[in-house]
Amino acid sequence: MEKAFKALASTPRRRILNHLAGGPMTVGEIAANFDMAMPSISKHIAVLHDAGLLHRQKRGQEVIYSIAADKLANNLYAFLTPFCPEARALSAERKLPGSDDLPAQTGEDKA
Amino acid sequence: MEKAFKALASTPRRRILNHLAGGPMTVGEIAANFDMAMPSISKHIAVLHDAGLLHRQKRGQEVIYSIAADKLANNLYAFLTPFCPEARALSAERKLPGSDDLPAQTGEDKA
DNA sequence: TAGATAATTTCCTAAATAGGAAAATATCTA
DNA sequence: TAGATATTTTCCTATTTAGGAAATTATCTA
Repeated sequence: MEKAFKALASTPRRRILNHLAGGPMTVGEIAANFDMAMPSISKHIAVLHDAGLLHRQKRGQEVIYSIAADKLANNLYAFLTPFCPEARALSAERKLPGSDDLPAQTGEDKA
Repeated sequence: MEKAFKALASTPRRRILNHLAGGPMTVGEIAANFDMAMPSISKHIAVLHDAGLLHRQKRGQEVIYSIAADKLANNLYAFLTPFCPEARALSAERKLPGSDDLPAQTGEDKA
């Protein structure tokens, strides 16, 4: 949770997440949307991944990232629950986009 | 939104919000829950207030803060919407605790 | 009016963060 | 194997942030 909120406290990182809402992308594809050097983007991505907000999948020499929407939503809903109870219901069962765009998580995060 | 996420990226500040979930409190009451000097707490509160996440009401020499749950929830739901569509519905009409605990917002934030 | 109390502001230092350039790692392909 | 390409890591500097002590402001009360 601490890591997730720290990760979200950056405009470029939130923009990366927004780009990934369109589906999984390589680091290069993500970086193409920014006016920032690739190493900087790579480090932002690392922060998001370290917070558990991104899935990583390696294909050849490229690395494909996709959003861990469930983790993202669960963190925010859990945090919101004390302030607006209707968030609690959502913390439970949810159907999210992004999680299904990859070939059914078979441990890509370690590759 | 930028300010809100920056404000939330701090454990002491999220703890302050959690304390305020119990209802409006003075700075001193909030500070009593922390092992941190009052000026530091005061500054954290200022960050939250500047982000629009807290309402301020002055009564005598005390300053009473309460949570702006609608602003908090709206920010997070708006951010979440691209990733989990069900958040969109919540961005609209909502009944939140905290907003009603004060004598019906008559401009206390400027006082 | 002279303290006492509540909160904020100012000033300072230590630590964290962002970003780039250059180097390092992997992997692909001729 | 020798490049070429994709990504990450290392190293550096500039900026931001956190927190405390002391000073300041505002308000209460004897």
